[in-house]
Amino acid sequence: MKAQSVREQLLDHTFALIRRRGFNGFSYRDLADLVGVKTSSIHYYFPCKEDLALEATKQYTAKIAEELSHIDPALSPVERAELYLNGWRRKLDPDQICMCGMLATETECLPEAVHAVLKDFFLLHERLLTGMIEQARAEGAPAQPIPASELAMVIFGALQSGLISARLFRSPERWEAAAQMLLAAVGKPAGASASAAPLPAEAAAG
Amino acid sequence: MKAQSVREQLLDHTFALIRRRGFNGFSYRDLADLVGVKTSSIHYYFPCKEDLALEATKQYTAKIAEELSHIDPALSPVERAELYLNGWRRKLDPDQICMCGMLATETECLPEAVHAVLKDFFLLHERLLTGMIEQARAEGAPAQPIPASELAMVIFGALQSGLISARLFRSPERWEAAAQMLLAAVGKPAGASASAAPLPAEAAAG
DNA sequence: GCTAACCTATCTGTTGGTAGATAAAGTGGC
DNA sequence: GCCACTTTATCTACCAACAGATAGGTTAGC
Repeated sequence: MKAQSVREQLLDHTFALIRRRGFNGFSYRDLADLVGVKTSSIHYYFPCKEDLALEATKQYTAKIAEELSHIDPALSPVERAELYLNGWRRKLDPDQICMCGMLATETECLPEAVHAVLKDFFLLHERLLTGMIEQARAEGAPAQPIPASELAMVIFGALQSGLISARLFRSPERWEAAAQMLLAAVGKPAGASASAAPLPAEAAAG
Repeated sequence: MKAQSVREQLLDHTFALIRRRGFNGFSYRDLADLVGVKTSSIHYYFPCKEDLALEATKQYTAKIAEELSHIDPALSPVERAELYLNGWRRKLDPDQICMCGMLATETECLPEAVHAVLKDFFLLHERLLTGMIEQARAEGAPAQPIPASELAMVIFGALQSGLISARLFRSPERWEAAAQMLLAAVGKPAGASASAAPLPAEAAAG
């Protein structure tokens, strides 16, 4: 249990605060109280609030990118989709949503530099999903009516929106529907348990 | 061109402010300046900011519900889907998203009364979409791998998220992907123009 | 003794909200 | 029809709390 530096604590609590209340929904005072320092100490690390937003977005995106990089491309699309969804499931918190999903709605209050990282975050997920879907189709998964890259956008959007509505409705129903959609798109046979039970490769149906 | 009452102007500008910057992103002062009154006049109509949020959410939802009620249930699913999407298309603004989509991300800062209206808004859309998809399937549209009500949730979530990312990316790409998904789900033949060209009924494919 | 990592103290502007004045418009009694 | 009263819709003038930000001091480790 390594002691976290103040800077790390500030960023971690910023993640949580943005995920809960958004960038406009917390103050340096809130953050200072959580970490147990004075607001001036936050200014020492992040001179202005936009600097904090940018650094938080960068680190959050890097953290997720690192997690996603552990999904072995040699696995079958179904296995990769299940690993991918398990990563999300950990974020299915009754009072938090995805930080980048939240910041994306606050675009108009954030500087261009943050926009750029947010776009990277979106593209990172969409590329991964597109790859899974394309491979599944090549291996004989049932055809979907729209191109793989568009389906990837739809599914990623539905997963993001699913987190938001899971909190509103206090039920993961909508997120789970999006997860099912992804599993179907990579050819997972219907009815199988949604949890991460690894399947033998080549599960595509005709 | 009937003169709008101050109260109506306050609500209209509140719509725009929330859609742009969110509930936490504007002040009574911003709103007062837009309408050309003093902040105390806003307090006369809406004693506290939560009252304003609640009334705005109610009116916004009622307005959309009224628009949706004009979609004739006697029309084919494809025609209804196209009318539905045209309503959304009018909201595809480069700096505004759906007000309820925005407020849903700010759940944690809003009172229960607002949550209830937001849920109604979601359910309103989902019910309409479920109806279209179910009817299309009954009429022979190609089967989708998940139940109609879940597909409706996915599509609605993707449309909402599509507005958010359309603003971030300055491109409607992601929203259009969700729209295509809906048209495919109601059996519209691929390749046809997406704009509101009315089609003869019974366009379902086998 | 220099520097990193805090602190205290303070600043200016903004926030949502309140109190009370005012002017105009309606309402009712006679 | 006129006067007294009430309601509506606005204003001016405040307030305490909070916002992000700054200046400059203290302390501890290298």
